[in-house]
Amino acid sequence: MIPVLLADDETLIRSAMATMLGLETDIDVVEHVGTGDELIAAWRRRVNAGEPVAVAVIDLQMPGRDGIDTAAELLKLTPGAGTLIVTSHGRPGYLKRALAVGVRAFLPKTTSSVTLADVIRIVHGGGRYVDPELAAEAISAGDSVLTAREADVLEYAANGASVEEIARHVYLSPGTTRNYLSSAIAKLGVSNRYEAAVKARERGWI
Amino acid sequence: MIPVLLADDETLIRSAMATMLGLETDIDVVEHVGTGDELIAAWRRRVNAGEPVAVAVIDLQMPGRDGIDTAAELLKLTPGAGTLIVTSHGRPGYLKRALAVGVRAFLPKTTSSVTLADVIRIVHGGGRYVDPELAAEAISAGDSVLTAREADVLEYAANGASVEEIARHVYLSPGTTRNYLSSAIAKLGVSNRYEAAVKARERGWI
DNA sequence: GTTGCCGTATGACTTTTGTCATCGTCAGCA
DNA sequence: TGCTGACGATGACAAAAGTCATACGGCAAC
Repeated sequence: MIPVLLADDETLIRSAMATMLGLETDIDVVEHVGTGDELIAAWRRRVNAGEPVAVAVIDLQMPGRDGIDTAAELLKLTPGAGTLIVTSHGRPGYLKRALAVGVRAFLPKTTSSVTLADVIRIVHGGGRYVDPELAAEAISAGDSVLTAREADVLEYAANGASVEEIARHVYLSPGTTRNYLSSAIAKLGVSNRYEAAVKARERGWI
Repeated sequence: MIPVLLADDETLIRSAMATMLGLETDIDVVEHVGTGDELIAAWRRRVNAGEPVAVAVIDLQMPGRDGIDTAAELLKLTPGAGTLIVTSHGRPGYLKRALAVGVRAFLPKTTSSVTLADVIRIVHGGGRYVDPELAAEAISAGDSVLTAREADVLEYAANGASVEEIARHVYLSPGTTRNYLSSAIAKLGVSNRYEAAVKARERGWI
């Protein structure tokens, strides 16, 4: 039996997934929780109790600590832990971030339940799996053309902040902030920062 | 047995929900599909075959035809049909739109599976159900303070369009467009159109 | 060890936004 | 009948955003 932990804030989906995975003969959903913090607590508790969990299935979007953060924390606790991220929003940037922290599998929620069970088995066996379509997208989106600072300022610009506000947040002079915004706009081939923010977000660069 | 149809583009969730609802003794998930169009086709087919479906559980966010649109179509086919919308994004505007077209229940995906089954029974019995928290939000958000035109221009502004572009889209002079933007900004108590668009969208006004 | 890029900053300049006053038409309503 | 408010437009002005040239220190690559 593969002991599995489940984290998803959407109760409906979480318990539905638990029910469904419970039908697999070799998978045992030992617990399911609604936040990243709860997942970490449960994982730690089970490790301490001498009955460690093999695979954590984590939703990407959760209130508070997000899925990738949560996975990173688990991997700090237990290097090489089996972590699997599922998500509704298959943006390339997320995939990249997830792989960077050591997540072993990344699936959109549009995959079938058969695949999910299979991937849990792969992860349990020490393997990795990335949804092929997402992988293709991530590769075609390419690396960010934005510098770190440009991405920083764009992040704040996305919510409609003024130059002054952005400048305060990132501890820059307003003039410098405007330069970064300007160069991000030029690099992305758009005509204002809001379009730039939208485009950068699509590509997973902010 | 209550015959139920399920529509959700996220296969994982859809089949998980189907599995779970299948465990209820009085609920029978006769079919589950991934788009609004498929749902309508399935509904129509079953009506014609003389074995109509009692309740359609529809995800709000689907590619192509969205959940509310789909429900509206079903209700045109079968006035009084039992329709139930589930969603990840519990925005008041959606709830309002859904109730306006005649949807009988509206649930966030954070509700428990027990509640879902119960609500299916309520809808089957001819009743209505709205998640209390969502209802409270919808009431507190109140009606839109924006005029039709203000909402129009804000819609385009949200994607980062310039005044000229917006003006072209809505067939207005640039000056008039700016006036509408300005008054929307004032009404929403923010300082630029992007913030205004964000706020209006939160409230479900655009 | 020079070249090039990033990060940071300033100043000057143009364009775009946002605000306001004012005007006219038209529909609904007291 | 006259008031009100939405719709549409113009012009003027102020503020914000975007562009460009320029400068200097640091750091990595060649």
